Amino acid sequence: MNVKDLKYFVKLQELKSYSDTAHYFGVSQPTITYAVKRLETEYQTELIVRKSYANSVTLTHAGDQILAHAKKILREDHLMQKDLQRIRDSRIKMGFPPIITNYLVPLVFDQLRDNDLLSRIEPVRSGSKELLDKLYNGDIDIALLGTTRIPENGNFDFNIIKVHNFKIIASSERQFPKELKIRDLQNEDVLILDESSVHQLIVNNIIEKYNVFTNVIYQTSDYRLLLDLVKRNKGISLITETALQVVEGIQELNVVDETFPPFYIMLIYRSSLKAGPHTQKIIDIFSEL
Amino acid sequence: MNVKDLKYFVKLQELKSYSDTAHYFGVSQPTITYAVKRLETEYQTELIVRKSYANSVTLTHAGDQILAHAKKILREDHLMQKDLQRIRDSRIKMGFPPIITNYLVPLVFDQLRDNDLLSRIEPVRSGSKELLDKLYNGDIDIALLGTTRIPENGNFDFNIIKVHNFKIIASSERQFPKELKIRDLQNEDVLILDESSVHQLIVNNIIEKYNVFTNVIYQTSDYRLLLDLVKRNKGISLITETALQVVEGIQELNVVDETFPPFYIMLIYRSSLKAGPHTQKIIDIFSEL
DNA sequence: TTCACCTATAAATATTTTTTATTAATTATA
DNA sequence: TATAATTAATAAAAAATATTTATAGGTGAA
Repeated sequence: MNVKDLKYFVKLQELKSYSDTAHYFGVSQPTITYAVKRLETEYQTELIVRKSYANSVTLTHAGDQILAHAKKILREDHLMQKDLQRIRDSRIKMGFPPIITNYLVPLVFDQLRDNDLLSRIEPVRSGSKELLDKLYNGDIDIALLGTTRIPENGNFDFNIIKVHNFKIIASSERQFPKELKIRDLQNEDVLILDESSVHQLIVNNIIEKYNVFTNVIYQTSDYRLLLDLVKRNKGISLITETALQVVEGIQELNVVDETFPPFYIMLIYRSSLKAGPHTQKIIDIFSEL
Repeated sequence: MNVKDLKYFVKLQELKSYSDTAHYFGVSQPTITYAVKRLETEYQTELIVRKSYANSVTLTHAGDQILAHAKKILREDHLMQKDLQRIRDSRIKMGFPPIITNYLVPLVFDQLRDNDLLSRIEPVRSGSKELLDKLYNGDIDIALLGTTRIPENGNFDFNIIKVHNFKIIASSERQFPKELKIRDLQNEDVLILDESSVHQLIVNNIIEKYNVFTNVIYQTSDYRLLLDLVKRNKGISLITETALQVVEGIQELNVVDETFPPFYIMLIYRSSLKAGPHTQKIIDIFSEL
């Protein structure tokens, strides 16, 4: 069975036209007809309901089932191509989300340099969500990732490097009681990281749960800008302690009536990844932290 | 790219011999050589390290990566064949684990009969673990399943039908205090269901945690026999309430210092399953419980 | 009804895969 | 250590498979 036939079939189902599908692949129209026929012969079932004719490519139950499997096979085929292209070019594409990167990279810099890995890594800087997409699509080999939910869908393997906590922060200029409750912050202006990060999700949870944090006055994807604004007392914010390593002029508020989910800092990769020696070394270095 | 080449390649890696692989598939030896060459040409990399020669088929990193993807593709291909064979023969193979079956089937029997589904279902009776394997391997379409852990690996979809609890049971002949602790049962003889079920896992957990239930004197896979033995005061046991629907002569013990995980009764199927009308009706009937 | 457009089929052609036959390399063994 | 047996690679031929060209026949729109 040829993967090409599955490609034809999936596209045919999408375009609902033999001619268009043929044109899409730059082949003649009967090629598509025969490809479907081959599949039908191989599986001894009709895959397409042949009724009126024009632009009415409807799948049978069997066709529908083939389609589902075909898409999975084509995805795997696509991943294989991507992986092999990078192996061929001896490139290692690695995802670096901003906060985590600034926290972790100083800790492993020397080791990466001494093992001659710095030059081998092609960094892809992006938010955790986009990186997870890129990883899923085979666009990168491996990524650092910050998340509150451990991925459990079988597509990924990961090594948890650190478990951090979320903190509510405010400018040091402000005075707050030693212990306070979420509701005490009801009227504060709030600054948050934008949708590409998990932070917003957590802020959204808190907003839903306590009906507070309602006046989000500014969103940014730049956490350093966010910290600077908090420092200048433009508002309070919620952020991982990961981001607070060497920051002056900011205080952590001691909120006693709410616990936030843990923030997992992990190295994540497709479970089908076969790490080469360099990739393996990178994994080892980060995992030893 | 032809799936056949991947089959050759995976087998070659397994047998470490071109000739044996060729013999395995009933083709001539150069067929295998050329298949590997095709893959190497397609991916522009060496896949096999050609050193000394005889019986030393070692994969390169690229070969190793291809192997991982190839296995996934072949698995999907296999599932596709299995699924289509059953669609062709309009067979619906459904897994029925004993306890759950005896609890659920009476509740849906009339509906299944009235929708002419009883005759269409080919039942496969087995323990939950085996059924999950069979499901994974494409040997059945769908299964009833009792489990304490919700499957989260992306291979399966499921509908939770009921959530039951585990009970410690003893013969009605015995006298127990209204409330008791696990340790009070330290010296009791214990009867358990065997490894094909989740029950043993839970019993094992309790044994580990409390260092009790040590004298398991008998194991069986037949829960009715187990209940009968408990009734005849041969020992105590741990079992889902699912199994206790119409049982006389058995009491539930009120253990206050331990809570057991919930017992999920679900209908489970591969996420790639495209249900035909009959399968869909079955899913609907069970899901409405 | 005619025209434009679509899919199916047949036959020819092109491409790909497999085989046969052979070579060169390596191990086993006598 | 020579020789036989076994292994994988290659070349050329054959077989099998996929694609194209040409065409027919069916359908909906004008």
